[in-house]
Parts: sequence; structure tokens; C-alpha cells
Amino acid sequence: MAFKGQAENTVDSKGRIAIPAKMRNAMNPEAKQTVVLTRGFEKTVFVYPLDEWQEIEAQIAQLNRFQKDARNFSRQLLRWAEEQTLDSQGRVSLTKELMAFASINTSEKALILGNFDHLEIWNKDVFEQAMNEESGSYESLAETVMG
Amino acid sequence: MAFKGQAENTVDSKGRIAIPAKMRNAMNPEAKQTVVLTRGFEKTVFVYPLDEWQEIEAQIAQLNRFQKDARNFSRQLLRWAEEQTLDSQGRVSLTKELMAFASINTSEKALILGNFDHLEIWNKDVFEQAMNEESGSYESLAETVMG
DNA sequence: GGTGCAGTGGGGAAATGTGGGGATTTTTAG
DNA sequence: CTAAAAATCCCCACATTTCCCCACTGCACC
Repeated sequence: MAFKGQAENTVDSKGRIAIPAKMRNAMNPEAKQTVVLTRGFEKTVFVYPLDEWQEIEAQIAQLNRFQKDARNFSRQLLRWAEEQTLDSQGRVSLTKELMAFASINTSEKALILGNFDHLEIWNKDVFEQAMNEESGSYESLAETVMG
Repeated sequence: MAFKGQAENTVDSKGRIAIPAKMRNAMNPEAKQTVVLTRGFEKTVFVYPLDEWQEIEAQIAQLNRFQKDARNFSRQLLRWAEEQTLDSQGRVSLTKELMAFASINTSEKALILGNFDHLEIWNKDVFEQAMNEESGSYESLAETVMG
């Protein structure tokens, strides 16, 4: 059951944001309300449910740590990763560092996207700009990626 | 069992539209009244029964999400996707975003087309205009595609 | 004329998203 | 070391939205 759809929820004054119910329900129940937040590859916050995160860790475990690139990559990925449990209302709290990275402000709306194995929390303006700057259109991407 | 035929049903004040019985009956019973709505490539709403949609997801699952193009593609594809179960009257509800995209208004008729593995919900005027603007006639299209 | 299914409309109940209060813990300053 | 300040956690309460059920109409086929 992959994550899909989008929502615009507000980040409250305490930096909390509600995970939309449709995405919460798509999480594996065994991950039991636990997620890992980290920096996205783009200027966004990635949210992985615990079970999906563990698969990423498994991939990192495969890396050859005698290679400099591999060491740097796992450093960057793990450095910003943070485990959280959802509160009784299904919210996570964003840290200042993650909010600054993704240009997300308290008391404003943020865009939440489902992207298959993880969620993404975006500043809406940043997202739209990023999508416009991207090399290809949706249609040409489809051809490139799916052949 | 492919979808075929057309119908004109009204979108009620709550954004709900009835899936014609002949199309509902053409769905795989294992998909159990669940469909996924999303943006079409043209200005229309696509409706996939769950089993057909899962084949699309299976293809996305193959992608390497550490590649930028792949992330962007699945972002765009999944962003507008909404899973829905038909209500006891066989209706789905369209979101504001999808209605805006396809120029579909509440309390008006909309055109529902069966197109093999999915349904399409159109604003009738938009549909007719789109068909006129398309390069070829029905006849020449047949030659190009099936030739 | 009756029966059954298909499409349309509306109303009540439950769930979702949001805001805030207060207690506990952590940090900072004196 | 102590006390004040700040941050964090956890719970409760509200309002809006969404969902789900029930009822009505009309057409079609008996």
C-alpha cells in the first residue's frame, strides 16, 4: 500500500503538523505510529515509516565503508535523521533545523505529498518552483523513466 | 473485461458522481468497490479500479528512488491520486482539485467514458473541443495506431 | 399495474485537523 | 547548587469536514 495523494495542513505554533489520515492509514500497522524524519534530497523533509526506514538502513549496511563517497553519503543521510512517534492526534513535530532546511514556517500551511515509500513535507512555493525548474515535463519524464 | 460505453451523470452539490452500473459491473470483483482517481494526461479525471492501479504501482516500485528523475516522476504521478471506495449507491466523490483541473462543476452533468482499463470523467464541452483539436480524425487515428 | 434497479438528494453521526492548557523535564543563568 | 526560564510532552476540547445511511423518483422490464 503505497503513499499517494497530497494535503495542505498547517504547522502550528509549536512546529507540529498532522499527518493526513489517508497516509496514516497506509502505514504498516507494525510500524506502530513511529516514523523517521530527515532531510530530503531536495529542499523538503522526508518522513519514512519505521519499517521503510529499516530497509534504507539495510541498503546502507551494504555499502563499502572503505570508500570515501559511501562514508560521506551515510554521514549525510543519518546525520539529520530523527525518530519520532506520532502524538495521539497523529502529528509529528518538526525540529528547527528541518524547518529551516525546507523553508517551512510555523503558523503556515505546508504541502504534504505521498511519494510511494515515504511522505514529503514542502513549502508550497518552494515545491512549485522546484517542479518548474526540473528539466522535463511530466509527460517527457514518463517516457524517460518508464520507457 | 474492458470498460466501454459512455454516460452522462450529474455531479451533485457534494461533488459526488454515480459510476454507471454497466461500468461498475465490469470491474473485477476482487477490486471490491475501490478505485483510484487521478489527473488524466488530458484535462480529465481518470478512474482506475484498484487492481488496475496496483499494476501501475508495481511499475513504480521498480524505480530507483535514489535517482532524481524517478523521484520527480512518481511525485507527479502519485500527487493527484486519491483512493476511494464507492458508497452504497456506487458513487465516488471528486475532490475540489480534480474538479478544477477538469473544469467539472457541481450540480452539472459530466461525461463518463469507458476506456479499456480505466474510466474518464469529462466536462462535455471540454471533451468535444479536445476531440476537435486533436490532429487526426477518428479514421486516421485508427490507421496510425492500429495500422 | 407492479416490481426492481439505477440515479439523485439530503440529514445525522463519526472522524479529522487544529488550538491550547498544564505538568514534567531540560537548559540556562545567578 | 539552586532557581528561573525554556522547551517538550501529553492530554483535552472544539469545529469543520467527511463519511455513511436512508428515502425518493423515474425508467424499464416484466
